[in-house]
Amino acid sequence: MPPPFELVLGGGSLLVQVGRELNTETERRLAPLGLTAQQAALLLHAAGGRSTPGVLKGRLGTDTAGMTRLLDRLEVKGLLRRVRRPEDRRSVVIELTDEGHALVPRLPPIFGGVSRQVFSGFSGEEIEQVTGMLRRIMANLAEGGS
Amino acid sequence: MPPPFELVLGGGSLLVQVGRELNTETERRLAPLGLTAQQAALLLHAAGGRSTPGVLKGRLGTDTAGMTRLLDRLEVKGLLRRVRRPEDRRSVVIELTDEGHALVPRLPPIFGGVSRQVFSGFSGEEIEQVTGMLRRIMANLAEGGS
DNA sequence: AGACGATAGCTGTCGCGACAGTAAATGCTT
DNA sequence: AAGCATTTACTGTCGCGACAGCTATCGTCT
Repeated sequence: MPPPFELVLGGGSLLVQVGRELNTETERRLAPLGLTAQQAALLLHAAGGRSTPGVLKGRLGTDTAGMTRLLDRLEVKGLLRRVRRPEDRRSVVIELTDEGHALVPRLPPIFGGVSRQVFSGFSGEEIEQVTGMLRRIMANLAEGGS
Repeated sequence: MPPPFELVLGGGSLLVQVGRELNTETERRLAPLGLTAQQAALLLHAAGGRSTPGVLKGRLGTDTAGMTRLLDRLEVKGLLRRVRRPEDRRSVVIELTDEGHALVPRLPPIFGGVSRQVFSGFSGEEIEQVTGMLRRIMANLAEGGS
């Protein structure tokens, strides 16, 4: 099979670049709120309550180091609190402050707007196609082969 | 139309995550050479000769700030040289050193290997489909609308 | 009970992206 | 020819990802 080469050329990779552009566009829209994309995503995921860094790190696709520092920044901003838990003192529960909760309802419209922009001109069927293929690529990457 | 929401949820975005994973996998394979994905891509693009930071930054999808520092790191490693140009003393030409050139032939097999992994199980037609859709998304992002 | 491995979270380091601001050289315009 | 906008590259700052350690706590196992 012919190696479809340019798609993967390091930073030149279309996939990598699209991912970065999407992130940047999201951050431009979030800028008025003083949030980055990761920060906004964390607030959304943690709004339900009872989340821990360990759980959140999976959802945001980062590692424990990244989570720690993401939580640091949001805690400094006064948007959340880390509550040590008596039953297991290794672990921590994330609780949004009132200011944190106040931001949450403003996020879905922003993410929705980005979504509309990204898929402008796509049919519902096409959206499902890309999504499916991206999942397959993700699985291929997770498996590690050659 | 229903907002296809989760695809775009900040760092949780499938697209963003796939891009990051792809980059990471590439870097794992490049690690034995002591190169990052961006560094390898730059070497490949600059190997032809007569490239300037301004041209390269477009190909790598970064900005002038990122380019300057990427070149700094590669220059420190002794893989390239910045040559100021007499006809236009603002501008600079990038020349690979012998060590830089020595690495170049080893890069295509690595990028090819990543490519094979990423598209494992994809037909040629499917690869064209994703590529086309990614280009459309890229264009949507470039246009800025809402 | 005491040792030992596993788990949860934290710190250090490096490379990178985005944004903003700077300096030098060039070219254009009047 | 003098002034001014543009271009090219560089620097500062911040947030983030990945990798490699580290500590404290917990559970288990003998």
